[in-house]
Amino acid sequence: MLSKVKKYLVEHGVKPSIQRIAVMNYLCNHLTHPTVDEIYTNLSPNMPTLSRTTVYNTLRLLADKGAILQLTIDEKNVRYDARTDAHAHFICLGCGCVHDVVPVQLEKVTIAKYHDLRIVETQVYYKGYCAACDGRVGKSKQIDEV
Amino acid sequence: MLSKVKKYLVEHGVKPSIQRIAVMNYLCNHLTHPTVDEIYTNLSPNMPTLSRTTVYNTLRLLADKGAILQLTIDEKNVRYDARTDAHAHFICLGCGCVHDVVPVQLEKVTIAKYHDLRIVETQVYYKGYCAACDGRVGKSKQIDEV
DNA sequence: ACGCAGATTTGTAATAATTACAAAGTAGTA
DNA sequence: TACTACTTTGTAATTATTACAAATCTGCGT
Repeated sequence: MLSKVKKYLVEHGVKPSIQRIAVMNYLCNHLTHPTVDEIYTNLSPNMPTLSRTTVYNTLRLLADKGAILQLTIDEKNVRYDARTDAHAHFICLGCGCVHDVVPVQLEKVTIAKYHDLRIVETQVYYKGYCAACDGRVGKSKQIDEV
Repeated sequence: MLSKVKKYLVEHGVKPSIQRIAVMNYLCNHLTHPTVDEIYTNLSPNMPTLSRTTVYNTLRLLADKGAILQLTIDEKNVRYDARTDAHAHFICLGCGCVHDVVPVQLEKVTIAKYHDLRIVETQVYYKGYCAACDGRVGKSKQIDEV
């Protein structure tokens, strides 16, 4: 099954080294928008020689080649996503978890066209509280059922 | 004219100290989405005792109270915006400048409603190249006139 | 199989943004 | 004036990320 990942890398102009395959594979199997540290920490046991720097380098390369998305939704750490199709993200201000969400008519945003700006990428970020945290914090549920 | 700023702070539940007024005022007069460092560096000469920590504290407080927006569009630094009405942002991958843009039908995105998520804030970020950088990099202009 | 050239990985050291924290200062009030 | 609570300040610590050079690997021609 790694051959699929390998192929995916090649298709995006990335030479498929062991490390790159491992990182890409990890992202494919964990669509939880992991941070650099999460990725490194989880791969490390099975790849003792893996360097944190390599993970940084690889993620940057993959993002540059369009093989993955780089999310800056979290003020603390950059997060990465193997899903590259049009979708938005939600981050919980309570627990920090990040979820995929499909905003109503994302196309309407994506197609936006501007004067002198050449737009390469569009990100839609929602911030708030997930069900678990909303309950815990005790804040009243959103009322507007629109 | 600082009394306006003062009033604005009070309205947002922020006790208007000299430092807070200065930071808020700076943001109002510089809608260029400055970083913490920019703000500190520019206020410092006129307020020699101002501490960088105070700027950090103040910006966090103002953002928490909803008096300003915190932008995570720039992977490097958090940026701040005194404009709190619905609008999106563009960052140039060449020079790093950040512009306000009004995306087509932002309401369509903002109104989005989700299952178990209580959404508090919505951010739309565009990344690409501004006119100056696009020319300089020599990349071909976007073709799709839609 | 051998050795070379270029790319990749590694580890450490440096940089930069942000936070923790405790001391000093300030404002309002009894 | 004295007290209390809040704010500011400065330094030290923490954390994410980058720079960089040495080590390693890969593919290729011989």
